Amino acid sequence: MNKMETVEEREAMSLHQRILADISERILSGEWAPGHRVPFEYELAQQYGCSRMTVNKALSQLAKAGLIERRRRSGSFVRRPQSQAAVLEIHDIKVEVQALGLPYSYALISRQKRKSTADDRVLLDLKQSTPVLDLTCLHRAGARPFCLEQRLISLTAVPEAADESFEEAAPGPWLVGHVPWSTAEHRIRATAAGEEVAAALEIEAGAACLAVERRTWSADHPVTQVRFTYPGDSHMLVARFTPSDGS
Amino acid sequence: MNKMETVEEREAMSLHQRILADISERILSGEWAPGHRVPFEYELAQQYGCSRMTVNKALSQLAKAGLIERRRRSGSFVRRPQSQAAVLEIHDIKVEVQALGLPYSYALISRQKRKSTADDRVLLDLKQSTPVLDLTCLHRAGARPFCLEQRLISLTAVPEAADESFEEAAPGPWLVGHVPWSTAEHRIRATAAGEEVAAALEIEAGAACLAVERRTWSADHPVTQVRFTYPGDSHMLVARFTPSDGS
DNA sequence: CCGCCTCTTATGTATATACATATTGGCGAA
DNA sequence: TTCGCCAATATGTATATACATAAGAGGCGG
Repeated sequence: MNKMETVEEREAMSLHQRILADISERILSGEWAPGHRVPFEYELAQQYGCSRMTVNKALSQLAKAGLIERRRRSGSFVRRPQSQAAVLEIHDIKVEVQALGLPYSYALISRQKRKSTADDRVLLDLKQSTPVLDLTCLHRAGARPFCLEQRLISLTAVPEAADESFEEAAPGPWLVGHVPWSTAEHRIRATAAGEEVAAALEIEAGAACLAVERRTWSADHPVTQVRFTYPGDSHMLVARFTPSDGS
Repeated sequence: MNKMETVEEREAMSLHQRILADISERILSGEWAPGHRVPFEYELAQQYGCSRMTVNKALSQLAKAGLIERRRRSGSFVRRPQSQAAVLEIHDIKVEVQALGLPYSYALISRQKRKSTADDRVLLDLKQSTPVLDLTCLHRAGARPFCLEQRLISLTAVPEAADESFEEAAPGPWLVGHVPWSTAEHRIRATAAGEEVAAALEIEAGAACLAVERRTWSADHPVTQVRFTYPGDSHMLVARFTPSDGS
């Protein structure tokens, strides 16, 4: 959406960035079609009046971003647009609500400590039966329910969670501060609100809801599984992606 | 999910990769908490017995991946886990259906060429009234409707599209092959099926559906806007993210 | 005590150089 | 003709070096 317009801007950029921008632009504009061979490193070095190392770093970065493919002995080639990927940011709900200019409030609906059931083990990716904490919470924007949170926390991975009441603080931010996470998996789908969910969200049973489920692992151990249910059209996930942003 | 287990694997890695893996691991394991100062470049260089350049490249990469923050004169610091971002891959529908082991079929429901209306201009991010192509298509998995595609294509950006009937080939793959794209924006939400959508998808009006909208630009010019509607629970978007994969 | 200047320090960027490594194309022997 | 080996080539990785730049630390004068 933003391009280098003025000569000044281009001159202000480092050579590295300039090479990167030039080449991405040619690829994205279609001037260099998929399959086209990008000039060799030494050619570009000559062209830009810089060393091969500088060009190498820029091209390596483009390769990492997926715009080009590098083949030893043959050169670098423009790749065809890959499987469309988008960076989806999932924010803290409090921040999300406040960004809408609405007052945020949080309430704990239920809290239960128990040995994991068979269902729990599937959701949390557990192998044995271990203690878990089962929480249900409601996030409000102003007076209206904004999102229902149904969460399981593995007490094996996070024993400190057993001592937290979660009556004041939402488990999400608390966990982020207490457990480093290494992998997260998201599932996003539409569901019809069940009786309980509908009651909590103050909508009609059967209404369309957006469900976002997240599972988190830390160093190969399952930490938590959570399902956020947003009522109907009220919520939307937005993702924006520019391949050259790989920079 | 996968870690370097054996000494052999570590030895096989380049120094660059090894430094990267070592530091990410310490951060992700929590050994270096948010706010912790990573050793200075020259210290790490000494520690690994390599030059500062090599360390510099590794640290720069970690900074780009968002794991650390670099401050001149002060050093590099571990950042707190950021807004959780996930790489969401949106595949070709044909591939998606076939991955489920179901026969895929495609049908064009309507095709209309017209001057863009006010609505079209909002959807497509157009400034003036220009010709657009309005398509509605149905993707089937076996006998059942899988996904309804409602698409606008800017004929200013893609004049060749006017000559395509889109009766055999779906517009998505065709566009990918004909237009390089530079930016895409996705919106994902749950909606209740309207009359027309319900009829096309052979579901009841008001049923919960997952709607994925995508807008695509090429070099600042809007190319296409598309809305995919998936019936109810039948579909799910999955995203997986490991921060150290920023490498 | 505050504001300004300078010095120090750690990172940012770029260079020339060297050697490793994968791949292609050609040459020669079976 | 085909297989196998070698040499040429483009990229991959690392080094030592140099200078730029931003920002904190400390000193100095008003």
